[in-house]
Amino acid sequence: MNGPKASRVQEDFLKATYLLASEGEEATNSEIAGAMEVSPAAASAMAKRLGEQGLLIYHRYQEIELTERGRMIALEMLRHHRLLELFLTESLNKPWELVHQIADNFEHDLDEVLEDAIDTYLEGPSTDPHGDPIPSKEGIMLPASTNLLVELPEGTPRVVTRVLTQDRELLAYLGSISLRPQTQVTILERKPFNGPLRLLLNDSEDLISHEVACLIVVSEEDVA
Amino acid sequence: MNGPKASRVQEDFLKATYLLASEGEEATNSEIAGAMEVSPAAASAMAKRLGEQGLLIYHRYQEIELTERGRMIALEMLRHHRLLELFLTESLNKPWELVHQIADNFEHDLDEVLEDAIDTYLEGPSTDPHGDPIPSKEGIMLPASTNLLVELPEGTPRVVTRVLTQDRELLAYLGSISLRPQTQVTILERKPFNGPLRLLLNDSEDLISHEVACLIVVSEEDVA
DNA sequence: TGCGAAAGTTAATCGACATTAACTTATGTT
DNA sequence: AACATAAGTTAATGTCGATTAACTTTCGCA
Repeated sequence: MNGPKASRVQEDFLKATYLLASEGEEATNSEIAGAMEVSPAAASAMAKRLGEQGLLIYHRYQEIELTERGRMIALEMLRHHRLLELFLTESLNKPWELVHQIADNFEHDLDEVLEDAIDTYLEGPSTDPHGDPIPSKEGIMLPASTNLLVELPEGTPRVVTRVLTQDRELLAYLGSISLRPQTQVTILERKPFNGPLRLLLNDSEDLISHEVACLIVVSEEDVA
Repeated sequence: MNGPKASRVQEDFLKATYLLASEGEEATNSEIAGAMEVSPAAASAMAKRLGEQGLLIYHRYQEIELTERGRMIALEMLRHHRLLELFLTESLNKPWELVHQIADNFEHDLDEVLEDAIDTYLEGPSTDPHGDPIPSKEGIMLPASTNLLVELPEGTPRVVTRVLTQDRELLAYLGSISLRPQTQVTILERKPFNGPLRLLLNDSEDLISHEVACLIVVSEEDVA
């Protein structure tokens, strides 16, 4: 029943497909090819192969959907990835803008014993450094809030819970102004026409663009 | 000058070649093929390619010798490997018989920033959990002693410095009787005809075979 | 010194993953 | 409803790393 074992590239494909679907995007061929930085032709070929292995449902010209088995592999990679990210920031003090790339390299080779050891070391964490939820070993991922900072009324204190980017430069900057999970945030002032926002971050003030505010998820209540 | 960047398989080949040479074995085609668990034909082909890339000196039917560049890559892999092994035992309490395999997977992807972070975390270690020396970043590896336990006279207290095997079962057993680096050892009695040895290990007694005693390196002096 | 076994190489082939180029299907106007 | 364009697929091809089978070289030894 279970094929041999997915290759790295296959695991990447399944993960990319899962992420696109879970972000509300359509898991189309070109989206997946874009996410994997390969040609559409390569993605087509891979979809065909994975379809034959029963890891996804593939009909020419149609959207791709993961099977149960395919989704479990995707979630396992995501779990590895996010556990590694957190381990790297927590245990080795790596800045959060670097851990994504590193975790991408290691996620495929993380055997179960080491995975468990890291999980234990981190005391069964539920989110990674960016606030993204870590799937359980059973493949259950808690739904993440989508309460965006950009929609928060002025003067309402909240806590940052998630940052929706993996852009290195941007993450480095956001880290430098403490715009990251756990930080308390209040909008002091919002300029019109999608103008910048003046924020209170813990105890210091800063300005961010509307665009950046669209990437920040905050808690529903005052305290997370 | 420096080619693109060696692939995993190429890095493995260079590492295997280096290790064979440093163990006094000849770095012949079949030895390398054996170490990499591929056919001799595959090793031949790889030797040819690596020769063209200037990573080793290759003449048909002759022993293989690494160039400066090839040796640096091998040493980098070895450094990665041993740092990872130590990190896994020290930071994540993984038993020493498991870390070799895990490190083999990760050594190729360990980027320099993470390598440095681990090195710093471990305070610039000089040996891995098996007592094997860790090459410096500059590619310098201290020569390891070859003072075998099997040749130690009775009643002479020494310290275990190195264990020359990567066999999982054996390492697990040796660990269980504390026959590992740092442990104090004295031969209480040696049976003739390559018979077993009765040992004092720290404060407990145990018996080991002649064969096993050939794998244990001890310090030159009483205290390491 | 010459022969047979061991070691090494070459050739043919395969599978996985990538590419570009050319073709096909789907889609959204008007 | 027709057609231009976007999206997707197929075909031809290349590279890397592996295999088996057949051939060649080396080397130990009688």
